Amino acid sequence: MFRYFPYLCGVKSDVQIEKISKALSDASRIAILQQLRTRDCLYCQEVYDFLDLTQPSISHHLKLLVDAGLLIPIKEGRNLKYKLNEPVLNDYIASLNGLKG
Amino acid sequence: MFRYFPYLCGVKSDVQIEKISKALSDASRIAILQQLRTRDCLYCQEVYDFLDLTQPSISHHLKLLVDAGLLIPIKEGRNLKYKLNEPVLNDYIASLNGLKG
DNA sequence: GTAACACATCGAAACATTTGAATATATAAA
DNA sequence: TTTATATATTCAAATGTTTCGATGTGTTAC
Repeated sequence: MFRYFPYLCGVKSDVQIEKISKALSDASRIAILQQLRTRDCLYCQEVYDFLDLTQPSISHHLKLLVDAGLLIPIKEGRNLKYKLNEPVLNDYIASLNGLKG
Repeated sequence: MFRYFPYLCGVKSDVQIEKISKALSDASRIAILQQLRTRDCLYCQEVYDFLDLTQPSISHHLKLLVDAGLLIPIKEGRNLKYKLNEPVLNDYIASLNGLKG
């Protein structure tokens, strides 16, 4: 599909690649995603345990991941948990595969 | 393999993901890679045609892509051409797939 | 209600990235 | 060997990102 509409690929797709790449270009945020590799969901609180950052910083990183679409936030009372948004990650991977012509 | 050595995965791999993601997190650099989607190699000179940037800026972006391992520079006399480094892109894609647990 | 907890937002400092003018280097052409 | 061309490097300005203290908002517990 990308093959036949390279102009579309070069517009919508680039924005996605850029935004998601930016979300992935930080060690703390990758660490968050790594945690979700073995767990189905991750509580905001738990992130404090493995990231040596203050609460506002962690909130900031989680926001970037959510804004990029990589994480789905789920509110549970006054807590917040996150799930990996696999379709978005898959789309990103597909876009990267599209770079291979 | 990542499954059984998550600590390794969380060290070497993260650095790669971070560096390559950073290289991919800019519209100009994605545009460069997009050009290579339909062409086997791309001359440095040609980048001036589709990027509205000065020569030093383009040189800077190409350097980041080469440093990340995504582009292979090939010197031809006083010209320079670039090829996509598919194995590196594939490794990056594999790391991302590894995030899916 | 009010106190405690979880998370978000604001504002500012520190740091990193992007950009281009000026200049340097390296190669080819004359 | 001088001259022109292609790319790299340096430096500084502009911009963007990361971080944290302080504070705000929303939710549960008492």
